[in-house]
Amino acid sequence: MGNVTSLQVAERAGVSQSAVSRVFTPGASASAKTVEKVRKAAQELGYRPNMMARAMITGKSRIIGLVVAYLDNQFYPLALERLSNALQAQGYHILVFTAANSRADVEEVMQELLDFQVDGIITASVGMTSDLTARCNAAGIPVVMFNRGQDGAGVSAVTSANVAGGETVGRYLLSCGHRNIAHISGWQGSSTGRDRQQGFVNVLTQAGITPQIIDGMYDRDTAAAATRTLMAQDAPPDAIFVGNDHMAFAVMDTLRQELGLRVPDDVAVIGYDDVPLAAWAAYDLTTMRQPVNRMVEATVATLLARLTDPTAPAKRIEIDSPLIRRGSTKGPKA
Amino acid sequence: MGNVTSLQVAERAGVSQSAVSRVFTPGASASAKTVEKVRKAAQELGYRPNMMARAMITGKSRIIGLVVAYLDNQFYPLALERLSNALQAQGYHILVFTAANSRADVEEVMQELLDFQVDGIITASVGMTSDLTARCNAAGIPVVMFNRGQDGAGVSAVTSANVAGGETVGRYLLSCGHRNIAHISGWQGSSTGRDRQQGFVNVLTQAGITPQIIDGMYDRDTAAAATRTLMAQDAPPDAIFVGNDHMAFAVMDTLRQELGLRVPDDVAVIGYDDVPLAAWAAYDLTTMRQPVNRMVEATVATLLARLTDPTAPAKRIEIDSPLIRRGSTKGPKA
DNA sequence: ATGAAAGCGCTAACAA
DNA sequence: TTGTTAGCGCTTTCAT
Repeated sequence: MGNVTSLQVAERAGVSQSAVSRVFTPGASASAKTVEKVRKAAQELGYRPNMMARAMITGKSRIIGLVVAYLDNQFYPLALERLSNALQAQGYHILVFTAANSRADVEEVMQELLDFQVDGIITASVGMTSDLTARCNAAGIPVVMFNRGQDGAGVSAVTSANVAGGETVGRYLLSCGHRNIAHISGWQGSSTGRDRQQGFVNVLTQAGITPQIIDGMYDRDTAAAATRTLMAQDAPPDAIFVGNDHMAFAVMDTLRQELGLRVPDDVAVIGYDDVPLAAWAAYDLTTMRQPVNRMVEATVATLLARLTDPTAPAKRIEIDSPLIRRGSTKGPKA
Repeated sequence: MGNVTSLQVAERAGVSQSAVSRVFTPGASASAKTVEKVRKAAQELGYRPNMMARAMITGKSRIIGLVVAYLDNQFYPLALERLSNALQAQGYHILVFTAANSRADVEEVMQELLDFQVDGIITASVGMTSDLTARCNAAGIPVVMFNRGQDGAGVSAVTSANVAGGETVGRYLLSCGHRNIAHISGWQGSSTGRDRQQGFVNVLTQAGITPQIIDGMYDRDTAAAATRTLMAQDAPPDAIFVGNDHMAFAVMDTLRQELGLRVPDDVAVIGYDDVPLAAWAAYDLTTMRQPVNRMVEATVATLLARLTDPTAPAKRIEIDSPLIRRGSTKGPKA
């Protein structure tokens, strides 16, 4: 059991080895009689086709490589879970690679991924160099970036509409009456961080306001430090737009427990992602929702499309994100 | 690039195909001259050995299957990340399978895992049936259960010392002066849930106290409902031991925001796991720390040991867990 | 140390 | 529909 070959099944069933193969190959033809005999013999022997051998011939491993940087931001485990489920439903599985977000690290990991003959690659929160893109394209392996955009073509990317999202946040904060607004931005080395900031600044600039900006690097400690810096000023902001929820929680912790300020009375806070924790009573965070389910669907669909038809062009998909009004800002709640 | 074979490298280097194989096979011998020539040719062609082909021959895929139920409890993504890193350092990679914690689901997933010829399996927060254990053993594939114990032998299991942990919690709560204590337990279908409860009840019983117990099923909503039930009584508890942090956060949310009670002044709360969020100011949760790093190390070590030497016996490892005193209980802080 | 040859378990022409 | 025959890209005897 466990190491039964198709040949053994063939002998027991009294058919050829290829007959066995056909019975287990979707879309191959065999007579009802043969199928019956083979299934029976396979059952008795506990036979299951060897995926590795199949993969070597067909060139399809049914494995998708997932490159992910950090799992401490709740958004990514969630995405991973959904991604895994969606892919599993299609008969694919996820080989997980963790990589710090440095070029060298990503490069090495991608190479390993190619070694494993993965059918496709999803990168979550990780940037691609154009060299890497070229390598994957040359190898004929479709890549979809999840929650990161890319300027140069050749890679598919699924994000939410981050520029528009930043604009929404800007307009909302203005509508709440805030004029002294700060932004603890997402990492400026990431497209998401830059886009959100850009949309936000656009709107404020048009209102004649120049927000103070500090790069929070998607890091709790950095965001906490930024909060201290911001609030230690002569005219501290009365609203802070934080580049993602993960940092926003740190900002709220710092504001409330360390500085003794009230949210939203003294300072309003707004995040980005709408991870489950944002809805929990302890934070009740107003935030831009990134619809994980829809982003996952789009990611899987894009990947499968290119798997089915390798000539399908790389796509760039943006999912709209709604503002979720909660208790960390003063406006009307949703 | 990407589909270069060892034969092409051999031709370019002017050596045999097996020479190329030797150069890329750890522990094979080749002259410095050959190595030099082969490496050069491989470099120029962008050759990398095909892991699938190698796997088929050696019978070793260098892939470890990870079965995980839910990723919304912060403890598991963290474990996944560490596990992935540790395994990656040893040249192994993780194929992730998500499975609801039902027997049928786990069964199916395990079978798929075997199809992929994984070298070993780690199950996180998932139970094993003895039938499944037998199947994996028959296939010669070592299984290590992470954060779940198993009575019958044949599988390795790494947990923290949950019975002792429950006892520690019991003693601590008593030492804080609590006498009316409730327990929202971990799922009683899991060994961890049962063990923690058992240790806890042992200690309280010896002190002549019978705690009220409700199964929280490791679920936020269930835990919140349990909290309401508990506090709606005539003599509500002044301390609640919750089966894991994930539920404890829901308990605190319910207590503070919904019921308007203060923690720990009105009710003390203590959790289990010490996920990062437990240390954040918003919760500041007293909890039993499950040392993820040490548990991961033990898991990887156990797995590798059985991979190296298949005759190595299945091991049951318990890691001690310390009590982390924070603000959700009244005693002295750590 | 190296090359030739034999497979690993399977799928995919090709005949029959 | 079925069996026969080649391989997929590699590791591993076995000679040399």
